[in-house]
Amino acid sequence: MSTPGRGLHGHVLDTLGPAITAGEYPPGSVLRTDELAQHFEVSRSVMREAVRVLESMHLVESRRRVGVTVRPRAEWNVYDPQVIRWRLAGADRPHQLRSLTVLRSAVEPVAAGLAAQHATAEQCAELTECALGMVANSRGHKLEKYLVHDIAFHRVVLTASGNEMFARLGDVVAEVLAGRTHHEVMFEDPDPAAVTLHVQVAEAVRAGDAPRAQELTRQITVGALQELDILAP
Amino acid sequence: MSTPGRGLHGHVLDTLGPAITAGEYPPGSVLRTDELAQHFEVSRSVMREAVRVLESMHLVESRRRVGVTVRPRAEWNVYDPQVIRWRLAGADRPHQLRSLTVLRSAVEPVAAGLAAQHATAEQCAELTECALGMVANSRGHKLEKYLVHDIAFHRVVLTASGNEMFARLGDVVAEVLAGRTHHEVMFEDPDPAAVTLHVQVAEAVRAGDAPRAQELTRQITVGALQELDILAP
DNA sequence: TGTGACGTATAAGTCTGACTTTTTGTCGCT
DNA sequence: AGCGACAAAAAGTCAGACTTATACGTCACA
Repeated sequence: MSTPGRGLHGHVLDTLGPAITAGEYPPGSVLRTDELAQHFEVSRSVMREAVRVLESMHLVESRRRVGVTVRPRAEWNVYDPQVIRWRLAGADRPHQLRSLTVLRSAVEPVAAGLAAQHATAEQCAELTECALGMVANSRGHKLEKYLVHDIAFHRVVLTASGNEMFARLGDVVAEVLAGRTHHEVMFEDPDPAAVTLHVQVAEAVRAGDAPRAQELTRQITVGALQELDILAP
Repeated sequence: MSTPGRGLHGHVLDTLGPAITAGEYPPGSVLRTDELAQHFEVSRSVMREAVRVLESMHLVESRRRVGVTVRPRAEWNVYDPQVIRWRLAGADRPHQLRSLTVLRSAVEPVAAGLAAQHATAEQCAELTECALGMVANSRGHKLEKYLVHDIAFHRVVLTASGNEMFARLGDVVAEVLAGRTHHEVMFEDPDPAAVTLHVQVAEAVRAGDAPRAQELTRQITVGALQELDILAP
């Protein structure tokens, strides 16, 4: 995904990042640059660059005479796409998936409402195209093709909202949707009601009906929450 | 704020980061590590570490034989607290403030609803304490003291939601509230209606009334949107 | 026994210079 | 015009020496 292992320090990060986010080194653990450099068989300069990156993600803190200490989870930059990927690939994947789905339930309805106000004609066309693609692949175990259109749909909505903060959540939503299809219970064809909702959202956005787009999207996210048993009924 | 200039590479970032996020180097601009190192009067190793950090924020991309190129805004990690601070300190502060306020309007109501379900007794107490502090400083141009309690209030709500993604937005909200008080139109005492809403939110959370907490918080964020003339009435 | 000043060991931080690798642009040949 | 080889440019990597901050232990003194 994205840009894996571009350079030695990238390879180090691909190993150290997942290890830290997986809790392999508990908070407060102390690492030493020199030892890490030896362990990964890279020079200290490369190791230092890797540590700097981890530091910018607030995963670790580097202090003189002490070493590189792992910070508590509460301080991590959990919105960093890299951190999200590492965590989704690790042990607390379920927990991370829940957190992100709740975030979706907050953001996507509002984004859809804004999209109804700001979407360009091109974006509206793209949206209906995605919705049609979902319908076309909603039966007959064509989950992979369905997923592609589902991801594209939500990405367009978030982008069309015109808010850059929302737009940047496109990748996150993509990860969540992909995770749901690939690792969670998703053997059967998708819920027909959900498919219909997506079509209706596309319609509402095209019609410029913000409240309706918001409410319909809210129902979609409620479905996502229920799938993970998050919603207290 | 937070950890300024810890080390030489930190000082470089404090200058380069704001410059890039301010659009001083337009997307596609090419920088060269050696030149930058000379310009900042640091060694190449230090400069390289700084570039690595900028790269992890997706502000720049480093490629062999070409140099360090500035990426388009759409690819920046806009949720990185450091990036947010840089942008808030720079030219597109108003734009950033709007984006973040819209994000708040999506997240905070949902967070308040969850807080009503999950807040501990201690958090409820803290919340009412903050609300009382806001009331106590709502008249007589005690804006600074009011701000402190306002920030604390929203931080507690986000934390009490039990969702780590929401919790990590505490700093962002703090920046937005501080920015509103310090740089925007906020000469007079705060809107009494807003103060009342905060008190009522504290009550609703304590009572475990999620829908009410959510609706009241929605009204607070609507007020914030109106202050920035975002809401189309 | 407690407390403060002092010294020392430690690990990060910094700098320098040489070397390697990848990529791009160009030049010349067909 | 197209293609391949060559050369230059910039990042990437490494090794070693030196600097600096600071946690911790020690020792003297109260």
